[in-house]
Amino acid sequence: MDYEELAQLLSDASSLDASPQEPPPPPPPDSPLRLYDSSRGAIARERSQRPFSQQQRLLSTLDDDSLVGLVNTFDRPTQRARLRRPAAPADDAADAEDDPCIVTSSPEPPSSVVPSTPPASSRLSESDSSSDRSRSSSPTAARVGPLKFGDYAQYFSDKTAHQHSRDEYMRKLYQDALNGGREYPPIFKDCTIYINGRTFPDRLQLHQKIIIHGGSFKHFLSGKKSVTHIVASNLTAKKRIEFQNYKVVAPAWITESIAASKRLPWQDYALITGEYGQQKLQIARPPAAALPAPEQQPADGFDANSLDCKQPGFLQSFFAKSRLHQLSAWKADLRALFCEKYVEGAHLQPPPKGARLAIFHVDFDCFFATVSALSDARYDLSRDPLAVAHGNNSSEIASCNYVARSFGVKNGMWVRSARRLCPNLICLPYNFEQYEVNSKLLYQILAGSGFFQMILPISIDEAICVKYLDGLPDGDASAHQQCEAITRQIRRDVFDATNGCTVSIGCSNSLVLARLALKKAKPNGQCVMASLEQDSIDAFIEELPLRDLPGVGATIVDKVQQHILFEQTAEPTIGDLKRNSSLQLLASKLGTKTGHKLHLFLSGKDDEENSRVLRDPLDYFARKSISVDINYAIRFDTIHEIDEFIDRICEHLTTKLGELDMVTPQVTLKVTRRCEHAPIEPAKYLGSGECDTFSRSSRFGVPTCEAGLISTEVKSSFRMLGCPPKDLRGIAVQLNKLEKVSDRVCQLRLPFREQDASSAGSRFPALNVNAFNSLPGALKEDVRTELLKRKINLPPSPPSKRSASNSPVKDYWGRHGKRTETLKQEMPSTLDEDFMNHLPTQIQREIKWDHAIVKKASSSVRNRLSRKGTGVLNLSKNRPSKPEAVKFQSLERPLGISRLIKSWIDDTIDNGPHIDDLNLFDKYLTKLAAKGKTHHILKIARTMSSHLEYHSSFTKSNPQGRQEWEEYLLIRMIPTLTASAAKSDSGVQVTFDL
DNA sequence: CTAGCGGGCGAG
DNA sequence: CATCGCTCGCCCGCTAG
Ligand SMILES: Nc1ccn([C@H]2C[C@H](O)[C@@H](COP(=O)(O)OP(=O)(O)OP(=O)(O)O)O2)c(=O)n1
Repeated sequence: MDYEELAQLLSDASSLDASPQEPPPPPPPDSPLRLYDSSRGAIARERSQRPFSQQQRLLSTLDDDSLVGLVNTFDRPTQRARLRRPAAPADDAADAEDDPCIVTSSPEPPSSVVPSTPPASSRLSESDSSSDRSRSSSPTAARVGPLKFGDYAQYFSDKTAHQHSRDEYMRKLYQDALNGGREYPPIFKDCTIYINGRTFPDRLQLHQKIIIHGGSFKHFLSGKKSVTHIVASNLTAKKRIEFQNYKVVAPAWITESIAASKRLPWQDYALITGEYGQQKLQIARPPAAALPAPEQQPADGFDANSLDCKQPGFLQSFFAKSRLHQLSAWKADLRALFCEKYVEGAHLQPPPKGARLAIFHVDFDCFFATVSALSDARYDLSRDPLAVAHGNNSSEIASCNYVARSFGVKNGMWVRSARRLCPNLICLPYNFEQYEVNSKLLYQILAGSGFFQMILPISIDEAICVKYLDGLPDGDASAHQQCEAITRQIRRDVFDATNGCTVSIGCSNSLVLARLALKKAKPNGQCVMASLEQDSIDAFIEELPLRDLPGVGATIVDKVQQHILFEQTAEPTIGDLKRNSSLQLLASKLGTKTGHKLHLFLSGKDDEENSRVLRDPLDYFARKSISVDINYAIRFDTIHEIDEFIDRICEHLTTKLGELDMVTPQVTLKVTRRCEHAPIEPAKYLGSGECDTFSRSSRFGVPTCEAGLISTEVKSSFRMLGCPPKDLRGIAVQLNKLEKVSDRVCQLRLPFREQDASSAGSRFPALNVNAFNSLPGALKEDVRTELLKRKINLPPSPPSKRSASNSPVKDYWGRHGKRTETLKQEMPSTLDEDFMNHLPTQIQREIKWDHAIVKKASSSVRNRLSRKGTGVLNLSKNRPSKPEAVKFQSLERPLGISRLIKSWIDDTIDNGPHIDDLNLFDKYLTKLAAKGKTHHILKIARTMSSHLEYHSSFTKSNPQGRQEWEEYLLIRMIPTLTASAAKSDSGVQVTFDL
């Protein structure tokens, strides 16, 4: 570019594009906004505030980059000084002497005023193949002397060269990150495009689209020949005249050409209808209308967009819009990808033991909010308070920008509450696709940089990069400088590649410290903590909130406040806890492991568990379970609908399981049920409101991946948990302890042979034929069917005609009624352990119940009851009461109560329980029943039954007390249980019709 | 004493 | 119209055996 062109450019300058706006009041000095705001907003504000001058007119013809670049030429001498020592800017170097932590935030170099493409960037990639890029950057800057403002020619020439190499880098990056390394179709080959004014998609995004599709891009109108197309959304009258001899098109020309994979005729998108005589299209929309078109829903059979959980498409449509689901799914994908690559690249070794590491914790700033904001031209990330959410009231905020945070808005808040803090909060829609694109770019940049030996995925917007520092002595200053420089380059590349998303990076020697450094660096900053002295580490973390430590959430902070710090301060710091605790104290108040972990974290050290990711990443990232949780929009009326829903969930899970080539030996059902006192419809539309949860797991004799098997087990568990269908608010199915099919030895499916029983190599104990044969007839048939399903060979069986029930117990009682005499004979006195272990938990439990109940039923109780005719308990009032029994009122679950009950029975086995205690206990049971905790009552009943059983096993005679206990169990306990089960209206399968 | 269960917690 | 409150892994206390 020559002076003449520039002169023309300057004289051609016309009006401003940006409309003047009132700047917001300056944020408080300590607000994070202060740093952040100055990154992008400052320039724009300056520009719009002052009255127009001739100079401004000139400047208005420049795009943002060029403008800022020009402004930055003032800064050239300083920049040069920095470039000579790229990793340690002068002021920082001084700090480094006593402050181990150097925080560089946005207004500071190296990002310069605007992180985007400053004229002199300092690239230092060792692995950079396009050496052109590095040559054109820092050496150029060093060569050029201090520029006077207005020394345009040199500036633009540097910039053009730099831009060109930058374009090459981006083209490659996009190919690798988003197109599997293949080239994009060169749709815009031989096009040189200039973008005028505000557009949607914005200038940066269009730039990207153009260059990756083979076009070139001009940041300024330089001479009439070189630019082939001008892209604009709308034109002022003046521009219209000025551009009349150009091909001026709407942005849709770019996007639709790309969509069509070919360059569409520009005339169809022409903004100026002049000599070409084309009909003018109404493409140019005012920015306010420039929203992405809402996606169309296919209308095939059912409403795919429906929030009706009874619809077959519900699961998919819910997942498609659930941020938390996407987050989890992305994470799983990243982990799987990591494992895949890690196995492929066998050369990748975990760091040698004791190697010094630099850990870089990289995280996009307010990821969703930033991405969503950048795809909407109306909003300014650095000035408007923004959040991403679906709705306007009880909708959760997935992410809010730092402007909103300065008002106290937080991720996860409801929009309504956030608006109380920040009335002008603007809600943006989700843009999951773009989140994914930007994430890929980030990971590609990290991987392609060649700086790191390992890149550990944390989430869609976050990664931990590990660099081995071999050969460098401890505390070596150059290591620190190197880390600073790496950090800087990554941040710049990501910003450029994503058209404006900032990442922050924390860097240190441990995972914990890197995380804390990251926290300190945010937003849009970096923090390298290279010092190894404990004193300086302590000084660094001293003042940080305890809450910032990984694994320390609200509950742990509460516990600490309550038991250790006694609420001395509202927001305890790491230093507070460190000063006031010991390893022992922490372990006793928080549990052994947690206490130990926290103790190490307080000194900035990793513990065994969190550093596992470094030592054995493959194991760390390996999938151990898979689950589906739905706690939204669950509104069912009948158990049948729930069964169908469970079927769909299991179908979904087994599909995944199949893709993973895995099988599961265990399934857990978690039921989320509306609290008794909670309103039927909660504040949040289709939300779950306040709920209790119940869970139950069952095992398969042989690991499986069959939806039918799993589904049956889950449906059965659901009935056991006894939740009335209308009160169901959430349901989760987890498949645990997954095993890779290829890892499993075929022996598990080998036909049963007698000699296998003694074979030491068999992981699977053989079926005990005697035990099997001693089962009562009906049970035996159920068990046989079960074993057959698993292709486990059986001893020969008599022909059976069993009914199609899936509850062996029910069948059993249904068929045998009260014929206790025969039952007693058929039931073995003890259950064979090996045999039991072969059975699914469901059946195991029912057998055990049977066992207990049958024995009970055949004991003296039944006889006495029938003899007496009524079940009136003969309880005296003057027996010693057991004071602990009072605790029934406060005990929430029967786990802790089991012990109590046992000791209660122990103490009263001779004389019987006190009537007051029993009444109290009754109340407790009634309460449990009211809360729908049928299974807890069941458990208590079971505990009582088996404990009485235990007593009777070594007492030949029937003491008075035990008889009373047994009567209580049969006369009051079991009716309570059946009543509770009936009330829950869910077909609990436990039948007590003795 | 250990294994396994149900439940809690934290993370993004 | 609202609204899309998931999913994983570890740890804890308790109990059965
Ligand atoms: N309760 C939450 C937490 C996070 N996210 C999503 C939105 C976030 O953008 C993304 C990343 O989470 P971060 O914890 O990293 O939070 P941000 O990126 O929003 O902010 P920060 O700058 O603090 O990292 O995950 C979410 O949907 N709901």
